[in-house]
Amino acid sequence: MSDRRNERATVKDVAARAGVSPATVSRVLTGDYPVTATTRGRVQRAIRELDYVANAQARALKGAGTRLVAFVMEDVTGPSFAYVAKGVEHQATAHGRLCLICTTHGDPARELAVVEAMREQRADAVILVGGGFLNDEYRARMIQFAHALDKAGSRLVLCGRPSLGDDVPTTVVEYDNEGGAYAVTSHLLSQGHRRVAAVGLTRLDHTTSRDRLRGFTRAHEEYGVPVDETLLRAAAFTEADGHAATRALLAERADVTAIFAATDMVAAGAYQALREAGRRVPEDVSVVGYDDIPLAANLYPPLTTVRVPTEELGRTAVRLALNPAEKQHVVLGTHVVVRDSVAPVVVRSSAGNRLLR
Amino acid sequence: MSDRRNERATVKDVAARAGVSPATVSRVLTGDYPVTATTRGRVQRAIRELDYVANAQARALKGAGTRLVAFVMEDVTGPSFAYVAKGVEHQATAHGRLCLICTTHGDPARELAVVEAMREQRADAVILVGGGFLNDEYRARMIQFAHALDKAGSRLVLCGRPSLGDDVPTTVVEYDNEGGAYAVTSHLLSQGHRRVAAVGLTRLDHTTSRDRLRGFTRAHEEYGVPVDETLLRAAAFTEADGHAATRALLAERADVTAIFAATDMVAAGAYQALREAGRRVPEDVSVVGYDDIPLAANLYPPLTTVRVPTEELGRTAVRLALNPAEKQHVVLGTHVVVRDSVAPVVVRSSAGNRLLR
DNA sequence: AACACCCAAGAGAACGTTTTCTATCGCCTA
DNA sequence: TAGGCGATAGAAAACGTTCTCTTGGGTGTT
Repeated sequence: MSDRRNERATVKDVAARAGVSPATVSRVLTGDYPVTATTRGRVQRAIRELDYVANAQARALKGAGTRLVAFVMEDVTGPSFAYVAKGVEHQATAHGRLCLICTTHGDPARELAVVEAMREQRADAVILVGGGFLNDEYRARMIQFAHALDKAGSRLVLCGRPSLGDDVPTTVVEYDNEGGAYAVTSHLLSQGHRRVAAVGLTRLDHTTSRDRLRGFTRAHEEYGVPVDETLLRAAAFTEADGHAATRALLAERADVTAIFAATDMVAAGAYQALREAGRRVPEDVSVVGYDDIPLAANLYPPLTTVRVPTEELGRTAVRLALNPAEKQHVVLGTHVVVRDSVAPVVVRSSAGNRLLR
Repeated sequence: MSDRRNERATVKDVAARAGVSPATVSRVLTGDYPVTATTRGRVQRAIRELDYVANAQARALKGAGTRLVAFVMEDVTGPSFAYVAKGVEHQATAHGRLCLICTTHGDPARELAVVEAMREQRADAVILVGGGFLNDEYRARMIQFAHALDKAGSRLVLCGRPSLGDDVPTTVVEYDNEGGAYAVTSHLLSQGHRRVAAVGLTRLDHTTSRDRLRGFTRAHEEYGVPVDETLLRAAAFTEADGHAATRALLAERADVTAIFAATDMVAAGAYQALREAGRRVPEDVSVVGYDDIPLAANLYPPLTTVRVPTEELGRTAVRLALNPAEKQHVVLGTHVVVRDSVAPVVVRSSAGNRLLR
């Protein structure tokens, strides 16, 4: 192993070696000031010889230097976060920013720590990604964060969740959560389904869950189909929960013909439960998901789901936060991706299978 | 929208308000020096009243302040990167470091830019994650990066790829790539398979591909089964390529009984091609993958694959890089995860199906 | 040939901390 | 009671840049 404790050359050293002043070295470095070709050459040679590398901290202190964009979420391994991260990272580097990544695990103490750290770092944007909670305490905390960051010159960006109110200094980039749920539920209803279960949409304290349920309900209203409360099953947004909830559902209500899974992961669990119960998708039960994560296309049968423009969400978040002139609240569209997990409903009679409607 | 251009309070402001010197404020902040309770109280009140937040850049300039760990890969959306990232992020925050994320897209220019940026930032560790290329030019570049970072006081960490040589100042955290491939291939051979295709292992210029092929070959040698070159099919590590390569394979060699996919994503593509060809998994063709990404368990049938300890890879990378006293080269273990995609080979005869061996 | 002008380079302050060095006060001990 | 010492606080330097201000010298104009 080599030394690691290495005296790094400074502008002063370079200047001494090149026989010029530190100011000239700085000017060669930034290139925003005329310097004679010969002087520039001498300086550049000295830089090369000393393997000089600028100190970003010192630069930042003077107001120049690379700025930061922070990407904050509960857990890095959420299936769609990688795509938001990709959008954030691309846009951030396009703007010459470095991209920090922080996780909170939903722990308020860590959230606070992250926000404080970002205030100290003077991050340009702090992008909170994923749905938010709906209780007052959480909301108050977020509003406080927004103001705290604003005062420190940073911008809080809500990415994938609704606004906290017009008077809160935030940038909001959400997607049409309710609309997607409406569309995909309508898709099911249009295929004749009348007993549609919703798995994982009972968490009314969470924006994602709430908005998807709203779309689910609105579609039912529009079709004049009453929502059967007993078909609303609780489940966290995980495969395991989707599996368990669907199994329980099938045991109690063998008559469901379609399942709206709150997320594609939940849908994956539902697939599993259906398989175990010997019910085919989509012949016996249709299934739809939400998010359109890569997994969706790889399930068998490929899952009909709602596409969320994750990467664009990330890109937009950075772009808006860095361009205060732009409108600071946008809603990106969602759309149904039709694959093979939905079929028209059939009703089994003693005379055999017959298409309904 | 609010102002965003905000005069931030400095230690000097806090000191003035509290009626003390800047030095005292600093001491209250860091807490490493005795300060009277009453003075401390006054300072803390001033801090609160002014909503003072320290300037991380200025701190860093003085040698104190938060340090950085950088996480560098070609593309954020690689399916296992999120887990490595999780490990890196956890360990980094455990050590009080912030975590930068950078992508290169395999572009040498961007690689260089990232390394330069990290040198300027004086990142403690620069973690290169994913397999590496085997051509001389790439290798030389990496060696140069290692030395450049070393000279700037940063540590280059190779995460998931072999060492560049003992004289190169790097930390290496790899996993037993060859051993996993050997084990899973042996698993197939032990089930009687004798015509095993390898999809995606022809890239001999890539460490991941090369090492997995080595394990594949070694298992064949051990079983006395010659490797049939025509069963080695080229494919990038993507589902699309896995799909195309498998389709071509099946068209030419209908007699394969098992497929070793270079990665789980490739296996997903293989599943698709097999389904299209009307071949069942595992009854007609057994399939194994590599990586054990979450998708693997959700494929149907669930995929037998090789578990790579991704999260631990990330954790270890940070831990070693930050503790120079530890051994700077570790190889983490891999193991086969048996699911339902492998069955004993059967040979179809005119008399019907009969178990071979 | 004299003057104004512009271009290149240097001197030095400034950024916001931390930290060393110094000073003051009160208290303990001889 | 004097001298020394520990505890607390302040003054000022330092970290490595950038940037403003200043200066010197060469060139063009009349």
